[in-house]
Amino acid sequence: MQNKLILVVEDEAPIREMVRFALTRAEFRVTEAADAQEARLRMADERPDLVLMDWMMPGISGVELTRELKGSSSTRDIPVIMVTARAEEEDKVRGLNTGCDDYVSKPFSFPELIARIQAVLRRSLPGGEEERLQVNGLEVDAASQRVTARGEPIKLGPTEYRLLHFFVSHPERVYTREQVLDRVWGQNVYVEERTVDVHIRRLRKALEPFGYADMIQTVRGTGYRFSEKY
Amino acid sequence: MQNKLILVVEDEAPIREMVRFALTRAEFRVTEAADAQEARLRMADERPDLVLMDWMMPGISGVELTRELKGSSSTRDIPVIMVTARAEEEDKVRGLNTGCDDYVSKPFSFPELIARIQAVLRRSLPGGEEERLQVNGLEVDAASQRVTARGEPIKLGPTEYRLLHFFVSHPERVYTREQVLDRVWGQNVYVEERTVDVHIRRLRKALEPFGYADMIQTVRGTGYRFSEKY
DNA sequence: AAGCTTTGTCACGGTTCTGTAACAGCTTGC
DNA sequence: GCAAGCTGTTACAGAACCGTGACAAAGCTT
Repeated sequence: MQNKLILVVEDEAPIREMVRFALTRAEFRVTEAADAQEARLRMADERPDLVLMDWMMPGISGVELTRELKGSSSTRDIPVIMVTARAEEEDKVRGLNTGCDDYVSKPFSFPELIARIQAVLRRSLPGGEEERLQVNGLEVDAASQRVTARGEPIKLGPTEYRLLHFFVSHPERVYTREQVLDRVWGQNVYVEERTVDVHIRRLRKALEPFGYADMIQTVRGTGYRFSEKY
Repeated sequence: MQNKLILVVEDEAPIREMVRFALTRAEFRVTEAADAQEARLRMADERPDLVLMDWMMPGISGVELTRELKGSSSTRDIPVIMVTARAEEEDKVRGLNTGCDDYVSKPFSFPELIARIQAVLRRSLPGGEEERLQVNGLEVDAASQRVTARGEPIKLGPTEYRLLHFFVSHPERVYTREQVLDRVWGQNVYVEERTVDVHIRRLRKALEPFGYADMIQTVRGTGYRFSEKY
């Protein structure tokens, strides 16, 4: 396998240099961006496997840029590690609803940085390949992000699509609202648990005309389950 | 849901104490091991939900032990967080292939430790042990939280489900009402002992149409027992 | 800029669940 | 056979839980 490409978003050149040096020595390929604008270009152009994002940047901050990346379906799956100024600030940043995958506090040691990158890459590996899931005539095509019922297209909002995609790929298993939020909304996103209910409702409503609403089952006291046996 | 059990593997007693204190205050249950040998015992005996592993230990190191745990199918799914000291960080990189799920560097802040533990627990839950108990055609599937009798689904309330799950996983043994309350309701819950009777009744009623009611047996003067021989 | 879509939150109401009390029925020991 | 002690069973009120519609803010399209 080819070595992973890491995009380093950091406004201070000396730090970029050091990070590049450390990452290169750990056998990563590195690309750099000094601001949000350049970062967007590199994202679209080179599609890195991971983004190392400094959260303190002039102009658009790393927090905002991360939220932007996690909001776009084309870049949502690329993991982001946020680099924060101090350990104490980490808690603050955590509350900012970025959807980033991990944090590293400055000053960090390079071994720790490398270790975290490896860990994040390892757990985000399984996803990524385009797939085509089909259950009982209900088809979810990841490539085109489309859902069809026996050929007929079903119109879904982005969140409902991801929710359905998650459920279809994890059938016959109960998930709590918290777990659903983690897997569908992202790991560091904080929304009310009951929001899941509302999106479940919207998804059911969209599936209902085709008779698939019952596949999303409520497990009272726990959460929800997707089942093909209905 | 019952509080998570965390195994702290650490050879220095004072540090163990501090960590225990912090974890307990964060409402985790804690068990400890001073070396690899003891850790193996605790793993087998108590099946913790997460292991906090010190990297520097006399004898078998944390890295080796982690590799051992991740190599065994019975313990593979239990997440491991590695604790390293600053001075040892060079070695951290080499420890990457152990497969541990996250890292924390000493000296660490307790809020950070707690945050990382919670993050790891959250994302490792869905892949937890998938349990499928089966007795005489009565099947209890923990993953989907479903009970079936020779394929036919049985509708149970949350408490009845937990009660049945408990009994099915501990057959041929009498439990007093107090013990049942402890294991099924939780340790710090006070309800009348007779409440158990009522739920036993409800469970029996739900199982009765399928002929499984008699598996839950009354042991007069003591409590109840689940038996497959009926 | 207006209009439509999406999203998160809230509040209300209906349904299900739960613990307790009360009474009936059964067992046991005398 | 009888009383005392246990357990089965039912009813019920309060609590917990979930579905649902409405709404405002934000985003996107035209």
